[in-house]
Amino acid sequence: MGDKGTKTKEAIRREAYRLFAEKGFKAVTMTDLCERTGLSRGGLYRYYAGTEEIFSEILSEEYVIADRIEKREKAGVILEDMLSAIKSEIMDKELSLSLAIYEYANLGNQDFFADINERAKKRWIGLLEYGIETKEFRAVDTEQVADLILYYYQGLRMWSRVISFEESAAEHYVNTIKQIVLQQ
Amino acid sequence: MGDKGTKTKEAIRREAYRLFAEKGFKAVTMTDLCERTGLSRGGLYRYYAGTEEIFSEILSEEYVIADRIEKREKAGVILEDMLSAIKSEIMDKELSLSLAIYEYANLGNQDFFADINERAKKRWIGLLEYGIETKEFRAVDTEQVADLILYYYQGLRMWSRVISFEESAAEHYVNTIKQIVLQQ
DNA sequence: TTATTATGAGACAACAGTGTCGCTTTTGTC
DNA sequence: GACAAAAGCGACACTGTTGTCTCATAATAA
Repeated sequence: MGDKGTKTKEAIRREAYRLFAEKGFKAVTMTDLCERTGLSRGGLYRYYAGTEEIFSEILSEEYVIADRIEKREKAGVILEDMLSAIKSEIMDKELSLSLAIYEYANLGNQDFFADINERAKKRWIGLLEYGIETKEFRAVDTEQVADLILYYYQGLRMWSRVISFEESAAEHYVNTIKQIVLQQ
Repeated sequence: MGDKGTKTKEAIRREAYRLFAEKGFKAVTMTDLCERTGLSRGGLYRYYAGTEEIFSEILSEEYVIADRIEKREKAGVILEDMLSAIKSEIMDKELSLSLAIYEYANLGNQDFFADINERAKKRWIGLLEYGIETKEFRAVDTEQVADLILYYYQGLRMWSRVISFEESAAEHYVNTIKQIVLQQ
């Protein structure tokens, strides 16, 4: 594939991302994508064999996970960073793939997400343990708190498509976690 | 519609419920329903004009909400009841419409769910205020805790389709809320 | 029993979406 | 400029789904 081809492929993924974010997985058709990209069927199919292929490629771009916790920093600082990143994710509802992801998972791709989830959980547990060790955090049940952080986030993410959030929902999320974790 | 018709209609809804729970909203076709119910197209269309109609009827059956809090009981008792009900809901993943609901909402029916959510939130806030008043609960930020209870639940519900939960996830949910709300 | 209404079957046309194929145009290289 | 490879077009056949319509059968009331 030449230079032009690579750019076209990127453009396809970009448009596809927006479509999936907007409509979910099942509702997006190759024909939709043709319209959005301005390509013909023949042109589009030259790059991707179908929506599943595109979506799975978008996912692997999306989930390049940094598993390792940088232990040179203080746990409290890392927590702040992660929470503020999460907060802005919650607020920009434009680009959330959440609905598409659940549909896609329900089509028989559970394992991928079970894995993602598992790793995210481990990462949080690691951070919590580290913070407890350095006495920055309270001696909470790390698994329990990790569950809270992850699933509460997922719920928020889903509902942000249904309800137009006030900023407060994201605030509440961050506050709840801080209040549970941090020493007062 | 005669007696037989009423029964058939119920049977259709029952099968449809299972299909929606299993496959989400978009993935269910009238043809699927024909197979499941054993009815022909003509027979099925005599009762329902399409999947949207069936789904919206199922929803209105599902969400008959009891908004009122029974103030004669202690808040702590009500909380226990509600949490244990939620816990069993989380565990029986068979019958969860969650995925279908998000798809359906995304098709332009946000308002219905925004309303449901609003009322559920009010109900929780009411309960929390009552408990705080009677000194059974700590003086938490009621809106913040209501958000936690609702969205954390939604997240769990969604992921229960992706991950086969150990009971612990539901336990963590209940424990987190109790620890935040109840006086130690 | 007979007439009437409710229930159900299955054929049908229309449509939306798919994936492919042969052809044209564009791009880049010698 | 000539040529090959890459990129793109749009028609096509096919499949799955929809909603309707006519006819058959079952239930029920006179």
